[in-house]
Amino acid sequence: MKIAPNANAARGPVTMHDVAARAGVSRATVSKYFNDREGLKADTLARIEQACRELEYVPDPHAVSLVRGRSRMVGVILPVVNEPFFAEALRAIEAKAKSLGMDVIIQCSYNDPAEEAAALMTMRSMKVAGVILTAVASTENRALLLRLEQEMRIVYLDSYVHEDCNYVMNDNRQSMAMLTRYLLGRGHVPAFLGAPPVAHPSPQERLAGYTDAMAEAGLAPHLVPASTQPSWDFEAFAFQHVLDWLAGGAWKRAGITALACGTDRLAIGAMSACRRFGLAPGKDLAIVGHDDLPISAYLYPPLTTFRQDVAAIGVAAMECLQAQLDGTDVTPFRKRFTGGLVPRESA
Amino acid sequence: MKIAPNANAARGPVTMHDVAARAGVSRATVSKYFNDREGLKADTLARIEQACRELEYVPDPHAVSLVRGRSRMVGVILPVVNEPFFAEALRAIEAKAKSLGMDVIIQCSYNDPAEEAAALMTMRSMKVAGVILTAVASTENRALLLRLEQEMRIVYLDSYVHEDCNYVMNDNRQSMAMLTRYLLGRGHVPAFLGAPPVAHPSPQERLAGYTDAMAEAGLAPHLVPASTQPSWDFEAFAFQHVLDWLAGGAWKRAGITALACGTDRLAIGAMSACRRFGLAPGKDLAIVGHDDLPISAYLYPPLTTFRQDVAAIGVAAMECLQAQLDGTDVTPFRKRFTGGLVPRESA
DNA sequence: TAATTGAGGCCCGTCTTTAGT
DNA sequence: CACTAAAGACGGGCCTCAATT
Repeated sequence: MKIAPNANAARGPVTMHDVAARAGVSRATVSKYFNDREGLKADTLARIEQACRELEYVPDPHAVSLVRGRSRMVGVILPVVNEPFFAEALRAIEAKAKSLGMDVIIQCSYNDPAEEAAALMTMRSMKVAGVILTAVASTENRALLLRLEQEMRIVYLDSYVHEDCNYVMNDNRQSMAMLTRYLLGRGHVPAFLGAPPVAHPSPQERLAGYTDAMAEAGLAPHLVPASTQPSWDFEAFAFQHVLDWLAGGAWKRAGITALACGTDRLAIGAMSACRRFGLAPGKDLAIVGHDDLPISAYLYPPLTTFRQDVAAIGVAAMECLQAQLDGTDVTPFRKRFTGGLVPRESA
Repeated sequence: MKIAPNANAARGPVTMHDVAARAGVSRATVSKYFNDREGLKADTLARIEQACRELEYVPDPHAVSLVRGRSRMVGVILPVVNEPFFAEALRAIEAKAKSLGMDVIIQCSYNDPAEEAAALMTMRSMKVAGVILTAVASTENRALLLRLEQEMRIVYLDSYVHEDCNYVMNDNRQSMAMLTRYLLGRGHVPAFLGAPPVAHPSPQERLAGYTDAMAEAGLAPHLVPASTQPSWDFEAFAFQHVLDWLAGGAWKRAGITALACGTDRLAIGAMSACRRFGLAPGKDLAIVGHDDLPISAYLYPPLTTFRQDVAAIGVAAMECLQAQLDGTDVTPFRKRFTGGLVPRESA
């Protein structure tokens, strides 16, 4: 066997060629070492292993992806990444991906269909092992998504586009109903403030949960009027609308004594608006949030909220991807998570 | 010119071969189209462009990376991603990368040298265009980093490992001194609570800034005693230590009337501890934070803090990478950013 | 001769087929 | 005829160099 010295040896990275030469075997054998070790003599195995260690050899992922037509990367497309929910989901996804030997490539859509489409096409060209996607609220990419689902695995996180897709999310209807019932049970008459339309369908589901619980109690829902302008500045959004709402006075006539907010960030803005209006949040007006941010327990007053298991949701998304990587398991993977109510002083 | 139909045409992705066939040119010409268009007839150009559009062709990034020995990916290694500062930095990096046609691959080190080393080796094998790294506090990987800096571009974000490396960060010493002087100027005698040792050197710099300002005023620094256990639960960390500190009483004897916290999250925990102890934060004890989180303006009391320009820091990191991608510009890129004090009611 | 385009090797692995023992 | 290992054809581009007009 004649293995010419690799021209790159001096300058470039170590290649399989180098390892083969050092171990005194062919590239094919080294390749076997990294894939199916069965049928390799212990002696050969050991020599290759040593050569790899000595040369600090790592297979070139691009070459592997090229020949395999699939990479070990997972594409994650989120509306934003600097939002507590998505940041935590990403953390969980990254951790799980690492444990599966996969790498995460992240893109933000900013809730823009065009950005989402571009990100999806990038992921496709990258031949990712799968995509974890929080779909934008618009239905503009529906057709594209249906097409892409044919050729690559897509898991929807905190969103979905049709009944048969894979999705992983909190049971928002149930959780918001639970919060609302909690308020009702304590003798309150709660109003509801939903998030700006930068997501789908979570906000709608939470609204439905609130409405459900109100209906159970024989009460008509009372919604804080709010703009439909997309915005990620939840605190400002809540502050402004709650202040206007309080000033309007309709809440008083309706006998409202509590405010259920679609997220903790909204609740924080709402509490601030209360104080500005001269009311003591948690006392003059009970307030609950949803999500249980790390800071929520330290607010004044500490925020009653619902803790959704974001990490579990992220991990499940990765597991869904993995489940259908090797095998041809195409069973739709749909998972609803639940969390728990965290009673604190704000309600 | 004879171009056989691509066997993959039916099943696999569209390749350059397909485009060439459709446009009636050779692969080489299509390749030129994507790289150096100079020297291509307008006619040829148009035919290729049309073929690309019709076939929805996108060059396979893995094939390109393989032959070029460099990918268009940027590796980002952060301690965590679900922390406001890093989440926002990542957002800015991702946005800037997108505008440069690059993709972001993210890894978390959890402040663990081993994880950091593994992430770096992954980035190296991926032949990333560059790495944006928030180095762990430990110096364990110093040698590895020095070695890797030889073969790939590394920009340190909110950290650095030696004087000659590229780094981008807030001028923490200056900003914390500014906050401290602000308190002093209002007649306060401030103590200081630093973050747990999960970063370097920001917390140390902030402490130094505090000490500087105190020295200017002829005062001895007064530090809230705190554990050196690494932790990302800043609120709990602050709550516990501030409560103990208040209970200890030394602060009273020292005439302390204010508390400067290394981050807003610490300030939130500190305010909570104050209330638990029976003091009104912002009234009985002035409190300032650092970072200006989106929620900080809506807290009670609204938090006086320092707004660091995280987005600018992230963008600068990407620009540093880009600056030395094509050219062989190896001028060290060191940038200190500054922000502004945001006075609110907590102090 | 200058301006364009084509041919074919190569990057670094994988995988099927063929050759040794 | 078992086992192992080597040979060599790809995969999808880029790039140098030669060919064509």
